[in-house]
Amino acid sequence: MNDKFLKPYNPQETEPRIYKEWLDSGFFNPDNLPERHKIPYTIMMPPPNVTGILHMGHAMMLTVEDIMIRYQRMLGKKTLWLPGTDHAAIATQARVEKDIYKKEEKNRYDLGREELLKRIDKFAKESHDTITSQIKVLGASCDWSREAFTLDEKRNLAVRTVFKKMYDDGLIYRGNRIINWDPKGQTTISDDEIVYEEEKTKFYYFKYGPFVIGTTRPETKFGDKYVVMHPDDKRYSEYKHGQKIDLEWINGPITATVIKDKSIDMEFGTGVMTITPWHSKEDFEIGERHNLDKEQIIDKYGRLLPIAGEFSGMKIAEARLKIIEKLKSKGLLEREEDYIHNTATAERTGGKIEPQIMNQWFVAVNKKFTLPHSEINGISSGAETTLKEIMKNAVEGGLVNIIPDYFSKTYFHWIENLSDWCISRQIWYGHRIPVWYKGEEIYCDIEAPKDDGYVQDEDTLDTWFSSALWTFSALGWPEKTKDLELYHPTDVLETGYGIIFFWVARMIMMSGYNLGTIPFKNVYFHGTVRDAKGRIMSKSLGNGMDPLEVAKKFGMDAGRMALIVGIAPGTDTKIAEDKIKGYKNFANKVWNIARFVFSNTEDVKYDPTFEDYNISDKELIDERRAVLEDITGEMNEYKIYIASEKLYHYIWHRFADIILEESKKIFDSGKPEEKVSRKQFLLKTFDEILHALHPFMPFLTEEIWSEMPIDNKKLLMIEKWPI
RNA sequence: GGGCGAUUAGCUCAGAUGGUUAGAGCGUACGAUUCACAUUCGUAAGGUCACAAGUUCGAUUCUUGUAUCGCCCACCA
Repeated sequence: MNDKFLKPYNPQETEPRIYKEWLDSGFFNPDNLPERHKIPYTIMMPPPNVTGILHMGHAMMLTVEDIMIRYQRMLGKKTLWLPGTDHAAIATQARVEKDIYKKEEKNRYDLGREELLKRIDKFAKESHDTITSQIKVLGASCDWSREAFTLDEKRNLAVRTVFKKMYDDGLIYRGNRIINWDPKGQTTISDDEIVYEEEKTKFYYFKYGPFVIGTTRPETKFGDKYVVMHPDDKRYSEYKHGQKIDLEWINGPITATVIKDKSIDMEFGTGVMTITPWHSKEDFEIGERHNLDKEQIIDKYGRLLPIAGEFSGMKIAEARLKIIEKLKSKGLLEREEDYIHNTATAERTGGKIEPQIMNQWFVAVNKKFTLPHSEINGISSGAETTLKEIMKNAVEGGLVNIIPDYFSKTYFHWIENLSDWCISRQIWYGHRIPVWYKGEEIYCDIEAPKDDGYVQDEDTLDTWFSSALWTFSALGWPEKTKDLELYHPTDVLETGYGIIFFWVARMIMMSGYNLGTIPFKNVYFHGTVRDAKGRIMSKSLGNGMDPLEVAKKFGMDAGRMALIVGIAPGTDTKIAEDKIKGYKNFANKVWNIARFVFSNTEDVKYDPTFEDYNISDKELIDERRAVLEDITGEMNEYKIYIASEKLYHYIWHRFADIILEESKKIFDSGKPEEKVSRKQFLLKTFDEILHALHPFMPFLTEEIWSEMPIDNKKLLMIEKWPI
């Protein structure tokens, strides 16, 4: 027995050494796996954003995926786990801009596009290096030779190719539509990037000719020359649709037009409202229905335009108070009430969203097009379909299996309410839109036009556009690569349920559209990792836990176990140091089992094919097989949270507590045959335990197994799973 | 406002396609031990499985409703 077993297990020394052995072996790359590994099994790593460092949520994700991959590798699959990072356009740019402003008090316009991009690239590179080294500490057995970045050249080609194809199919279009404008970030954002915050404000009632209208936003009311009510509202039946009414308003007399529209809620306020189609989605839609004029009131910096007369140039907050004052002095303010409502803010910058009508690029989700090749249920090759239908059918037909199942309900609910996706962003870091203009002419192609005089669109694409291509772009598409043929569709997408819409749905959409296939067969949602008090870990709370610290203090194997045992998919979990410490003790327990087994079996030669067991050992073998079969079943159903717990229990409370204790008596006073039988049994059982435990605690098991008295052995990571 | 989920031992959570004593980890109490164990082992206490009604021979598990909590979505001016 190696003397190192006389000391407690030392993960800090072991883990980096073992990771290097794995890397040197080349077995993370499926091309280098032995002959028996034939059937492909693929996981694309959800690329972490290059905005900083990994947190415990990433650690959980990587652990779950590593367990799946290691398990499948041991089963004999040709396993590819492809790592990468995400440029995360708006998040990264916002982060770097903030840093620059703090240090130099300069904004992006002071620096200019080129200089800002240079600085972001540098930051992204550093962040990437930190992240990849963290992934290695976690023990991730991913194929570094295939690493990809969502903003590298190959991925950029994929993005341009898709854009061009969708443009030609009429699925990407440019239009003046109402979008979410973030005055702080100076960009549009998609509906999904909005977070609602509760706001206490005032609800004002103003006299508007013969009506009383309610509003929370007096500063938008300058252009309001339409007064809208429900056609069935008896209180206002004397007013006819299209009727003109002269009335006194903020800056003098105006002529208002009566509009009857069924979208009006008769119960709310006075049942009458004026509309501002340029700055409200609902008003915009009413305006579209009745073909009404639209006027811009607020500019993109949140200041009032000349239409506001004496209030022109003022910021919203300032103007609001002054306008109320004026209306009050004119006797037009009837009353005001306290009001609580949700206000839209930008997820990344916290800016207050100001709806605006702008010329932007959109993906049409309800537009029909012909899908030349389809493997998706309910859509035949060459049939007409829509992007929405692709998303719906892929899951409805059971091609994409969502774990846990109840998230498919959330998914369908979202799809039903889905509208076109605004993909253009007025930021500089990201994939530039492959469209060029010359006068009125618009040119869209993969490459820039050769003729002079074309100017490229200034905007970049929503970061999720490139993420949506990830399963196939990272395998080399649009090139027809061997990898693409072999590894797509992938087997599992493992990610947080928080990005089901942002990412999961859009991957299904893009894979369906571009390849006619699903991007993955299973979606496994992990929950959110929270602190011991159930709070989300965040920088501002200072309650974050650094995976590197965990590795240093307890060993990563212990950290991994703490992140998966007993944690059902889709369920949030609280993690405290006590739990990790428990699995550190477990690692040491396994280490000591090794010490006991090895030191008590030195006088026999381990024979894995030994069969001459006595009756009681045979019974134990049956039991062992039953346990391992049970665990295998759970693993095949992606129930790693149960499999790991059962294994833990068998190792500690069955094998160590009962079987080893009993063995002491046998070694002390048993018959010679009994001793041999038991020694072979212990070696064989421990051997299988190390195999089964390997996906969960890879470092520890690899280290111990290297001391197993077996001839010509390689690495545990490519050994056969015991069942 | 719409949707989804949760409510099981002091704490954190599993679980049962309905059927004898409902589980784990941590914690607690008592005892043993340095004989593989930066310890570990044994024993014990502790639960009308949120509440109510229904289906059933039988429900904590299925159905409906109620309450509380959480999450997601949403244009009520």
